[in-house]
Amino acid sequence: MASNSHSPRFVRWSGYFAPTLREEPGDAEVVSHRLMLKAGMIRKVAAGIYDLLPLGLRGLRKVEAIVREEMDRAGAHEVLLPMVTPAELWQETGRWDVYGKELLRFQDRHERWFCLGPTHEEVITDLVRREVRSHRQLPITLYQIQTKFRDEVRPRFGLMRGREFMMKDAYSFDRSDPEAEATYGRMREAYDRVFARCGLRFTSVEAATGAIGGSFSHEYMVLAESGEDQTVSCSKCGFAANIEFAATAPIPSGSRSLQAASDAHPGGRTLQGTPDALPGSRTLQGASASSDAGSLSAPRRKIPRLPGEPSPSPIEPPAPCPKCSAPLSLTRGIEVGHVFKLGEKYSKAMKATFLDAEGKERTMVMGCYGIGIGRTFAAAIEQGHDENGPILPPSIAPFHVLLTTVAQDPRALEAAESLAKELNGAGIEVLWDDRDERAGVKFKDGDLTGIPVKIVVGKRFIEKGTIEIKPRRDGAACEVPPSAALAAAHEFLAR
RNA sequence: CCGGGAGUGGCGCAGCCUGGUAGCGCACCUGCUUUGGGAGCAGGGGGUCCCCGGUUCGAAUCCGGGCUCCCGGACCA
Repeated sequence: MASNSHSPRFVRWSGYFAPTLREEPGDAEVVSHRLMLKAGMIRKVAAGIYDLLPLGLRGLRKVEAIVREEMDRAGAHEVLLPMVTPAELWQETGRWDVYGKELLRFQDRHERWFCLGPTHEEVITDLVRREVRSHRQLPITLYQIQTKFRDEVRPRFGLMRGREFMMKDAYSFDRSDPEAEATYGRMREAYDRVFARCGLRFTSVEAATGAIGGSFSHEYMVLAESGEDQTVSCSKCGFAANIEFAATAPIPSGSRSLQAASDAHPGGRTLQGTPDALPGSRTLQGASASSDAGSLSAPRRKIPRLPGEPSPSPIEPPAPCPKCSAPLSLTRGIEVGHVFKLGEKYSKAMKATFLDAEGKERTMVMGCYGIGIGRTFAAAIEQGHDENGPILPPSIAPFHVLLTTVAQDPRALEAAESLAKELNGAGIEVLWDDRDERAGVKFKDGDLTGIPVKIVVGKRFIEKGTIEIKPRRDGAACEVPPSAALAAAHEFLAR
């Protein structure tokens, strides 16, 4: 499990800042939004703009840490680019005029135009073109984890679709097309690892790229009923695609186009095709579809049909899989990640070139790769919750163990504290609810944290010297002496 | 941006139609009782009723304009 060395690993609830709500928040429909408000993880500041409170921030930091580790493992290097970016860079690629109102623009005191960065192709390309001259400095992949701003017409669903949001965006620069595709493949493997480590059931699907010709992309979807996107998937061969893409993909000739579309993209192999390297017991369903890091907070893309093509009808399960003819199933998903092969779109416009071994000037081949950090955390709640609150995977829960003392008896408190310290020494992060509250209040609040393992020190400890330990997910408690708690906690966390 | 809904103590809401002392639950403070799934009783504090203007003896309530927020949709290279 990933943990941040800079966040406290043992926190007492008394004195902590986790203002839970007793009543249902009035203006939240979606589960993750409602529960995050109720748990005191977030508070709204304006439409699509939120405060992240300690519990919520810890969750996001966990996701962030996993993303960072996997990016580093894939050979990418972390940078931090400015959030405020000058108009000139955007004018170079024409996006200053094209982007529209989503790009929040403003002037500084000298009346120079700037915007809040919604994505950073221009900024990163500017950096790289100035510093990279030789083929010997390539390939290189840079990434950052940063707050982005997109002035969405209608933000909604809390962290799932905000205007300000935390995003990891990576950009690769390669010397050739094949090299760029290899990088793309490595990024896809990193993405598979990230979402698997986050404990999510997900799928990746192919997408057509619309206006950006010659390129391709994949989007990563967390499977959840509340998802805005629909995908079709085949449980037999692992094929998967965004339903809109599946229904509208161009048909080269006879065969219904899914297969052709899928095969046409080198990055499009399914996870079953890359059985290596993925830890954990995730349920993956395949590979599928969409656009650059820029579209992360903008799911649902309509892919234009070719002229003269018959009007497509959506693929309704149980349609046969275009690859293996097994029945397709329909799932809903939340787009949490996007990888996109950009080609030369930005490098050409901004003259990001290098000299190859023959001394010839060539244009860099780019890719970009986004992950919505907050959205991933919210998606985990969409996927894991019950009527009492979130049920989070250990890897991204704000703490690993919630220790609740129900009796304010000095012996119980003492036992709890030494237990907390023992767990802590073993690398387990503990939130100890030491508040002088009624048991009911503590249990209700405790469930709202989403922490996967619960330990109760109370009446039975006073009577029999035992404590209760149980997983948040299914309430089956076991009663053990405190000396057995560490082993039990490890066991539950490993499930 | 189109359509629908809503702004009233910190939170959730009623009151508005039919103008006349601003209410309820939760939270908060005090006391007593209680103590394993959001306790009970008693007492208490807390309000520019979103804003501006109009009608009226009198506006939370009626009228006009504006702002903000939520939901559905469109949009989201």
